[in-house]
Amino acid sequence: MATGVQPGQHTGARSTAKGGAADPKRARLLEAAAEIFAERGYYATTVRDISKRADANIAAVNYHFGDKLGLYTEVLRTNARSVGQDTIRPVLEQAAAPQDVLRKVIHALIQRMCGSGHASLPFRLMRHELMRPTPVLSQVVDEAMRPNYDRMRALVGALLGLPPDHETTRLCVHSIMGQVLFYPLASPLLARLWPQLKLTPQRLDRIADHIADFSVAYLQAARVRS
Amino acid sequence: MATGVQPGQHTGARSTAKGGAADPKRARLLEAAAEIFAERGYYATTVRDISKRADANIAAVNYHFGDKLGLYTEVLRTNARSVGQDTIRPVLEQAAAPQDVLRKVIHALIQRMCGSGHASLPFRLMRHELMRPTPVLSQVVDEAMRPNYDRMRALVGALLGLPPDHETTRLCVHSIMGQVLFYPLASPLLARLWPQLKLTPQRLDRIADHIADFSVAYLQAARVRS
Amino acid sequence: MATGVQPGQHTGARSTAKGGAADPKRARLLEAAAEIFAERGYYATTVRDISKRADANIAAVNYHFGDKLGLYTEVLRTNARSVGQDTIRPVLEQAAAPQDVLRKVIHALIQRMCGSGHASLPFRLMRHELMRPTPVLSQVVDEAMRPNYDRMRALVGALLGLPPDHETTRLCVHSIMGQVLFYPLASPLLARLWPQLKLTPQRLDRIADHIADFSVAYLQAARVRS
Amino acid sequence: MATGVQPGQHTGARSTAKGGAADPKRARLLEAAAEIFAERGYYATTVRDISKRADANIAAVNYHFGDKLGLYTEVLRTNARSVGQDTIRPVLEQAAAPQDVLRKVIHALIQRMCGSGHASLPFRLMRHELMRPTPVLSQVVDEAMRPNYDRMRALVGALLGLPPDHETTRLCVHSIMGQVLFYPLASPLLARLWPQLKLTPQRLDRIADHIADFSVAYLQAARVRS
DNA sequence: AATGAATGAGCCTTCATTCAT
DNA sequence: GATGAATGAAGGCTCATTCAT
Repeated sequence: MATGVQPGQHTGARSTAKGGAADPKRARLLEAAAEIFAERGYYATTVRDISKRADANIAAVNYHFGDKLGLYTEVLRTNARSVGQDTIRPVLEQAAAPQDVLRKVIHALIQRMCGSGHASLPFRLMRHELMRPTPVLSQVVDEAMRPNYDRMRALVGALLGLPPDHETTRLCVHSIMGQVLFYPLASPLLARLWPQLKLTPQRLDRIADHIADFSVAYLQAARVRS
Repeated sequence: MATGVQPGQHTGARSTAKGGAADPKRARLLEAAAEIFAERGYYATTVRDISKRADANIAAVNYHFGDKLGLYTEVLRTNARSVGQDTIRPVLEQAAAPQDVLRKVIHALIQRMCGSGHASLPFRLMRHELMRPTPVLSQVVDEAMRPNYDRMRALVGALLGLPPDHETTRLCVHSIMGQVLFYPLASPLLARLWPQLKLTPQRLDRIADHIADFSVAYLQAARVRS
Repeated sequence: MATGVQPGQHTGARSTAKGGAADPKRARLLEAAAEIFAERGYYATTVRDISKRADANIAAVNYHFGDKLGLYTEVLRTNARSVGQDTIRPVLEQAAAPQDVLRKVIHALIQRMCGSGHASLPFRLMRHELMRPTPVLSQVVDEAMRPNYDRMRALVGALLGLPPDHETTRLCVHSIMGQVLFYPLASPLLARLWPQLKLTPQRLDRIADHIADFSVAYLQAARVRS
Repeated sequence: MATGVQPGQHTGARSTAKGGAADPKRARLLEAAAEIFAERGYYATTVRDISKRADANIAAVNYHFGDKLGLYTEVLRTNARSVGQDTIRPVLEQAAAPQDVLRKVIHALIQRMCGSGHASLPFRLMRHELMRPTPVLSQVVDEAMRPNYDRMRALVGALLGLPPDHETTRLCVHSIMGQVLFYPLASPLLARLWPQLKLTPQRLDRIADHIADFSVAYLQAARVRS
């Protein structure tokens, strides 16, 4: 945010001021910024490139969002909310057998992360954030990620017959998430270690099923034992 | 690398010239560079900061390593070799029951990656490389990673009763690697989602055992079926 | 020119915006650049020195002209046009006896090149260009020099009674141009070999007349023979 | 010369110290420096490139010649003496009819300046000096150029029937020199304005003959008149 | 509400030079 | 006598930001 700039203190509240499609420049900036931030991350992105892609003046970013970090904050929070609440949460909250829910959430995550050739925009943003966190990460974790982490623990705990905050429950959630994250995160490695692999939708379904099978094998065995 | 610079092609063979602390500037540069590259990645690191931390002139990097990329190449390859050849490979090549080898390699990976409380320096270097690969990545994959990937496939294939290049073998290797990588990769998330977690050696052993148990559950069940 | 920079594509059409002294920084940069480029040539000139002389920030060059080469291009083309199209071409195209035209163009060239006591700014720019051509030279030759070279050949051809592209016609044009160019080109030598020489306007007229006499002697003799 | 460096105060006097082919490194440096200085001029040449081409250490130039300018001075003076005294002077001093001497010196100059594809090494050095004089130029003019300039004036004066320091004599010398210098100095222009031109030895002879004819036409006519 | 112009700090690299051996 | 190591200054350029309108 740097020094407190007078005009850059807008919030979403102003977006209804002039009726409907007001402030198209601001919207275009957000859209352009999301794409470039997703591609290169916060630090490697320049406001010049954003302005150019949005067909806006170089000073527009500072005018509308105060500074680069202000723009990034808006982009990241919007996108994180979108994926956390609109995509993952409904799957986790559907009424179905826990095992089916688990399988469906794995499919959803894999498709959302690696679908259509490359990871979805919100996921790419988060992937960068994971690598080199900005001051915005904590906010985003609280708003968009912890709720789903808790839901996952509840789900896996139900399958295990253990409470959601039991250490084993957590470790199992991590085992599942780690398997899923491996594909988008290690893709530059996979491209070199297994060049034949093409992440078609069918292949992604096959991968998701494998992860589900792999995980359920333990969850079932552990439940029996306990 | 840019234009081939005359000097900067040292191999360290000369390190006995003056008795002990020969070529300290070069070594200090490598050390400082490793730390800063690990923290910020190649692109966000400046040679000024490296020089400053090594207490060297800014032109020293150019003199000893040609340019920034030359220095980075040396740092990354050294670290990758250290992990891949010195730490992991001996574990994978020891004569023991496959299941024991698997468990031991998981322990070794976890300890090497998170040993000192947070992601280890070589791993943090690779994490940045995964996010935004440099021209050095391919080299490092060939030298330090593919051999161990192949050994892992052989090991897991033996446990599954499947050939090393069977799709299921590969997916299982990825499932294991994904679980391991989750902890260093998602550490900024974990720090926020499970703040109580302290990665003590004991805890890391517990985690490694969990990953081994989690994985063996599937590998055994799959073998019986086939 | 490097990457296409958004700004820096001004054409000066806007110079009436504020009444008179609009865009003074850009104009001052051009002026300062012309002088320093003329003195030291493209390669030995630094943008820092230009900025300093223009009392502008060092980034101003980049903003207004993209990069050093963009600024140089504008300087060189402007000056070349000024000489080639505004000064020499009208003389070559006037309706008069060929011999008179020849004498007048020699006078015009000498005055334009050495008028102010030493080699003129546009000529000094071209002198450096001759020594170590930049990518701009070809452009300038095509725009500002070839047309006049062709007109000279037509003129001399008419005097010789030979076609414009006859070898002898060309060699005669070169003989005339060489005599003219000698004074600005070899001025560092002349200053030492003939220190008494002061290039006053009268002296320049005397020199120009000599060159015309010297040249016409051959042209006339050759015409009779052919 | 910069600051007075102790070891760099060698002169040619030392070259006989150790017998015959002593100090080969120094000689190699001189040779390499001559080539690179001739190609790029003093300012654009780097001591690194010289050291590299001479297969010498980067500090060798400073050791042997004090600094870059010391090396350049030695190179330039040696070469200027060579061309002035060994090539041009004998032609100008031969016993023959003045007109024949003039023609021969024109041929010699043209061949030496443009022969074998590009100008001879000493001429290329001088050409750079002409464009952007260094502090060495005055020395070189006195030692190697003024004597021949004086001989040329004597020669042309004899043809004109005028004293050597008559203004017309000087202007005629300049007219001749200008025609000759045109080809090496304006070659980047010629390459664009007359691309078919190839400076073969035959073509150079043709050009030299033209320059001689062109000049003699005036010299003879002027003599008759006076 | 919005922008073209301008800024200062910082980037990587290369320069001629000097130091310690 | 000669060299590898090291240095400080400067090179062109790009950055996010701010100013004046």
